[in-house]
Amino acid sequence: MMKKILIIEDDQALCQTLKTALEVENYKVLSASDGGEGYKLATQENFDLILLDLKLPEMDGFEVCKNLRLKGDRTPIIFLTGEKKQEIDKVLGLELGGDDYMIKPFGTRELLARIKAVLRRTSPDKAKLDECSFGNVTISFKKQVMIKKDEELPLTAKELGLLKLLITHEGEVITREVILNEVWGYDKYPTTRTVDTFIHNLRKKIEDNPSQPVHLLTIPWSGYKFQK
Amino acid sequence: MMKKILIIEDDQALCQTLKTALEVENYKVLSASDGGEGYKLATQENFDLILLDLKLPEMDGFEVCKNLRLKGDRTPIIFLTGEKKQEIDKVLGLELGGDDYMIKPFGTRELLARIKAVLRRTSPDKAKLDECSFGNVTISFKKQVMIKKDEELPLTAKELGLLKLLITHEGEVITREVILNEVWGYDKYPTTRTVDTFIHNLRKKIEDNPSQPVHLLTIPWSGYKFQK
DNA sequence: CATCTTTTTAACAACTTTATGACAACTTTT
DNA sequence: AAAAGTTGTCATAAAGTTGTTAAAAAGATG
Repeated sequence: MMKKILIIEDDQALCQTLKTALEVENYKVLSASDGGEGYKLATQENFDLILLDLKLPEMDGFEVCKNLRLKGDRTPIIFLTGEKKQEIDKVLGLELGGDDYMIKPFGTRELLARIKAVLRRTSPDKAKLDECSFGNVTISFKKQVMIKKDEELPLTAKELGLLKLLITHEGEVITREVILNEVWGYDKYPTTRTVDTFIHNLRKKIEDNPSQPVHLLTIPWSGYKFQK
Repeated sequence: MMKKILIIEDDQALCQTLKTALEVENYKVLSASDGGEGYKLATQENFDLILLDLKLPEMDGFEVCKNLRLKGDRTPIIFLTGEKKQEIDKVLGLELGGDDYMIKPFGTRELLARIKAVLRRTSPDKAKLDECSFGNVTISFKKQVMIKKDEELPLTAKELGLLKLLITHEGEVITREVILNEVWGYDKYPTTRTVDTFIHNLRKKIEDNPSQPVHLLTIPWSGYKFQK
């Protein structure tokens, strides 16, 4: 499901740049240019994340965050700040409940990575997938094992990550490049063949007949796809 | 579709290395060894990405980027720099509109991965067409299958590409040359007859009566056209 | 620091898709 | 209606990708 992000930032140029970058990444983005307006929007709609500038007209970032938390709103917040340590110490020290912060100027890539990281650890929808059964196996993501004939067999972290990605996109073809980006991360660069090896190992574990897979399917020239 | 990359880099050895590495990966590469020449090229042709060195004769990387952005050019840029944080912070000022950066010396594989990441999030060919129905079939591009009588039948990558091209230009005649360029890429040179074979195979799959096609029509001496 | 596990790479076999060629059927032009 | 060129059809060849295995590299564990 598409994630909703609220940007509260008075620098119009920066705000627009961020908005565009995020929309390209398939987030739904709303924005506000002062604290009051931002606070109002934040209380009206449910966002998955708020990007919050510290220096704002009307109501500054601290205030906005504090007020939201007082209302019991636990939406994750990434603070944007132009200043150095002083301000950051406040963010962290005052226990404002921010989830991360970025010091201006910052790179799009880094911001996107942090957003992804924050969403990953706060977003409910992927956390929901604790278990999944198909064929004669059950994968327990929480326990990091697969269960076959009442026996628990371990799966490695990467195997689990790959499986989770494919399972959460059941029926869809996922390219090796997307797999590398999502499972290995934006800053790791193994070969696409590494993915093949993992698929092979997973098949040995979860398929009844690994050489004629039923669940982990190859789509030649494209990628892989999971089918229950 | 083959992506075009412009390298603006005065170190001839590095430039050549990059060019070779990128060409191996099937990018079309042009290069310039000073800022002025690079800027000129960037404005003359449409690139999918620019690799831009910061230190350049004639016009430095900042200038090139700034001038392009002032002209409204939003081509993604990855900066190449030998300098440290200070410089990078400047580069990454979002106002400057750089999409990423690499600190020299860097690994080819890492650069390739970042290039792919940038292209993936900026490339417009993310055509939104996920599904399409006509006659008694449904094509799912996401799943790479066609659905006929509730059965999923696989389509190959090229078949899907060809179908997508024709479907997105519904009712228009597309020549074999255009098809080859769009689906195969302008560095591949199969015969135009290859296209005919693909049409033939597609007809067998999607037409009720393949020898009297209703959707994939031949326009003699011109090309093919899709009709719902 | 040595050992064990996981991850990554490399090499070659097996496989699927893609490309080509030959001939028949068809369209348009003369 | 015949000629010239185009397209349909099918079998086969070529190209490129993926499966599989084993060993090397990297990372964790004690």
